[in-house]
Amino acid sequence: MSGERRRTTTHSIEVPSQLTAQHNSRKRPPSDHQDYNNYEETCRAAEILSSMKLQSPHGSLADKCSSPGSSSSASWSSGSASPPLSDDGHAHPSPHNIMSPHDAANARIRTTSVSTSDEGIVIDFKEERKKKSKKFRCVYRGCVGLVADHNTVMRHIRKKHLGKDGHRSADDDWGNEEEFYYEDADDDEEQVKPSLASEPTLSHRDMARPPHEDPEYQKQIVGNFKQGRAGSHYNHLAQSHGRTTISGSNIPSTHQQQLQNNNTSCIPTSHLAHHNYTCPAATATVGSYSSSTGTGTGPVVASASASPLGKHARSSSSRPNHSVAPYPSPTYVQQQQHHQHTHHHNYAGSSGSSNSSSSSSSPVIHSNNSANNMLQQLSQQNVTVTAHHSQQQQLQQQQQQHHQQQQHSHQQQQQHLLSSVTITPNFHPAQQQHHQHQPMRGHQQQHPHPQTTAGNLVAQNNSNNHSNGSNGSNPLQQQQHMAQQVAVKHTPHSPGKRTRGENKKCRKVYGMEKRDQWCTQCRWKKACSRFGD
DNA sequence: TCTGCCGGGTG
DNA sequence: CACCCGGCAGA
Ligand SMILES: [Zn+2]
Repeated sequence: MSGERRRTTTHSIEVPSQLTAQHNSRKRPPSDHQDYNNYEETCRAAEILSSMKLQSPHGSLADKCSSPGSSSSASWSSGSASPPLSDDGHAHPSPHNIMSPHDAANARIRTTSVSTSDEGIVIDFKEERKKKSKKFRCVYRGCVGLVADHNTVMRHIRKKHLGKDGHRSADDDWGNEEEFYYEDADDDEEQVKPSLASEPTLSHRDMARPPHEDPEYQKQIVGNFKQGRAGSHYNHLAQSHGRTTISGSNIPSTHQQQLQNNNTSCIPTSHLAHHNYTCPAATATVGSYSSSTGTGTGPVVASASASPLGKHARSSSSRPNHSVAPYPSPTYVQQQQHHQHTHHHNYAGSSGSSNSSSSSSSPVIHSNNSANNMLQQLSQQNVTVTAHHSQQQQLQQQQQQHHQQQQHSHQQQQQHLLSSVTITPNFHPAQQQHHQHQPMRGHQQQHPHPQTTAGNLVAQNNSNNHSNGSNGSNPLQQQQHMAQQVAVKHTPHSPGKRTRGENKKCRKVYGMEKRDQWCTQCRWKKACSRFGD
């Protein structure tokens, strides 16, 4: 009876690894919804900023956001190629990536991209000029007043457009404010209008972008999304970044550095997903991330990464050392199949038709679900991540966020496209069939988090133990562990046995009928090697 | 009840 | 070893 079973599977180990590799290769396209979100946020920022700085009740930048047709905003949303965020140009020595002529022009003024703060400079510039020139024109909407005196313009603007009477002098803000609305008449007229629109926009873009990378900010934002509000943060950001400018640039530089770092090394994928770094050096990133958070656990990731995961030292060694390789959770494999293959390039359409508010709100809602998920995962990650886990999770997340983004626009096509689904090399036949008749898929998403917790904990324990139990995990546990020497993964309360796996194992995935598709271990009633946890 | 898998058995 | 399976714990 022994030889009778032809082993179709044999190299169950290869499965995960291959899968992994695959993901790596295809996990690339991060730019996607990024720019979409970006657009949204930019608008947000613009709104707020305009209300903050200009403090004028009249629409300015904000207006542009709502009309997809208008120049700057439109180009981002549909362009997708060079959204402010993804181009991250200003983080590098050669910032001029895909700048529009407009940008380039402004770049000139900005001198160094690194120190962002341009506003001040620009304004100063203008100011000087103004004082020299003889005529000033009020460029406020619809107003074409031409005055010969600087003060006059100021007053004019203050009164007529800002609704102020000139007494308010003490406030700097006001002083600056008027400057937005008048221009040197002798000077180039063209500069007049653009200055109103693009200048602030640009600077905001500078400010608006980096926050993405700021972990704290991210957290906040995600959190806020849960509550349905996202904009408020920009206040802080805008403020802290915006005003500093003139000559100081100290404060922002700090931020920027940080941000730039992130920007450079990793490619976060959306405000919801930015946690989800695409960079190869995931560990490093995570580390820094968590360190900034204050949890001391970041480092663990790195150290734990390689060896100590011998947790499977499990007597029978039923589970090979693929510990490092992320197990493909059948769950997410399925999901992937659905979404990833289903759509892909479509998202462009979504942005195209995205009509400011209407579309912007829907994605938010969508994200709520997955955002929740990711949030949880992330928070856990922060605290407990272990190398291989983190990897896995990352993948998952990525996947998730991918559909999340795609979902909203594709739900419709999804169905009929489903038939054309291609699957990952290793699993095709079985999975295709299975995922179709499997009752769970949508609500599956909730699984990962409780399970993950367990998994993480365990993993961490192991790593700690192996590495001398530095952080002072229960001596009790250590002893037990040592005594048993069987590194069976033991949850704090179930020493003997490994906790229930988080993924569905071969058995469940393929079902009894397709038993020959199971991984060997599963067939032998051992710990699954394909969908390990 | 079903799943996942330990522990033990057989060739 | 490779393979199988009884039986238990957890879901
Ligand atoms: Zn298996």
